[in-house]
Amino acid sequence: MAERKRQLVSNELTEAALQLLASKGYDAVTVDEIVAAAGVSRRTFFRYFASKEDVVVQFLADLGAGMRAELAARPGAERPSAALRHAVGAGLAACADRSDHAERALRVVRLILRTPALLARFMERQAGWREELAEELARRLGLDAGTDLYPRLAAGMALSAFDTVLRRWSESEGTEDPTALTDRAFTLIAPALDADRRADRIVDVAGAGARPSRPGRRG
Amino acid sequence: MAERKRQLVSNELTEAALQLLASKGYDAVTVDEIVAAAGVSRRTFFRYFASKEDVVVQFLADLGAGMRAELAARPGAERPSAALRHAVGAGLAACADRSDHAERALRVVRLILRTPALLARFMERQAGWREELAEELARRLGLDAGTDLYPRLAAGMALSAFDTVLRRWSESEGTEDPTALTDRAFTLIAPALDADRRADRIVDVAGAGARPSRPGRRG
DNA sequence: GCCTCTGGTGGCACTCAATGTCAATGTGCG
DNA sequence: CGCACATTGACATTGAGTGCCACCAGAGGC
Repeated sequence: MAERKRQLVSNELTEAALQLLASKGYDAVTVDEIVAAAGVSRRTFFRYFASKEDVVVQFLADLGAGMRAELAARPGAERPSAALRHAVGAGLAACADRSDHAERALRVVRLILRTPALLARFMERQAGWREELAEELARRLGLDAGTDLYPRLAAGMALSAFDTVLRRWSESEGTEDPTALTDRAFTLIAPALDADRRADRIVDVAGAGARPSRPGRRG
Repeated sequence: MAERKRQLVSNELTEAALQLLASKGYDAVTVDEIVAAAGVSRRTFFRYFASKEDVVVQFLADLGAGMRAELAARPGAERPSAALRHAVGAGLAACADRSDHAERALRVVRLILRTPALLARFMERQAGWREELAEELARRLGLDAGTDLYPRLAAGMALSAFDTVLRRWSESEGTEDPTALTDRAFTLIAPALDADRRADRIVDVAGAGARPSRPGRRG
């Protein structure tokens, strides 16, 4: 029940912060205003959030864990591009569905992308996600993340897709469909994700005459 | 000659800051210590650098501009993977050669990668580079960056390679050769950078004549 | 019912980053 | 020499973030 209390205060704080920040802009709002609106003390705010930036970015916090979990849940035989596409799709869906309406999430994303300090923290978090995804990918494929460049690169490509889709979705005011955008993005990067790292990749691509006889990828 | 003075002070400040930060850690050093070591006032510091983070990150500032310039200088007929590889290679070379010895740059990179606040700013800057590279790529290929996903994705992939190489270089204590790592990384992502979008690019990769064998898929 | 232990909270004081303002200083030029 | 211009240093101020301590619940033992 203390647990419920904590969750309640956290929600109250997040609510007040997002409302104020989205309407007045990041720099124009002080922590004092937020805590006044939420009805708690300044000191309590920093017990729930490590920084003023944190209260916004944590709104998208478990996206990384969600993507990794989704990736881990995909069947091992699935091609990397398909597994990563589902993982990224799950992350974006979790983002878009956040808190009742997607319109709310859209405002938060726009706020992040337009505020340098928030963008910095967001990108830092993405870097963390990349390491997680790379680790999971290495595990899936039986690779050594410390030797092979593929896991980090593949995770980086997947997150580039994530970021690109998120930006496009934000710029389009939520008009464009994230799922469709994700599919398009992964269609573009799939050739690199699925190409066999050990051998004749050039031949693979070059051999894409009519029907590419894609050699057995990593299983 | 006021110009010379400015450059002198800037160098003095950067020198003192890098020395202190690298040895004591980011949080353990205050701006007052830096300015005391540099022999200028606290206020002057913030006339040269927008923030305490800036003095470190700006050390790698023109990497982005350099990469874009290198990309713009590559022959237009060159495959995207090759052009981007040279651009990223130029950026990494500029980074490694920074200030006399590469050992100096290595310490700065390690400091950035190990300090969350610096990493955040560095990633933010990379996001800016991505937009620049995407813009230049779109111009090169005659694409609309607002419509086609390729420019941003390709730029993202290239910067993933950049980041991966930088991390590996840092982790290996400068042992591994950045150029070799870059080549390996771009071999992995090239299939996506050079693949389809325009039918004849595949043929280009194959190195054969101009026979668009695959129907151009429009994104 | 009383005591105690515990977890969350509020208030206070403090450090430090970052910005605005203004006087002082130095440099170039007529 | 005196005037214009840029740079600097010395406050003063705001606001983020942290440590510390007193306060106030509820849970459980006596």
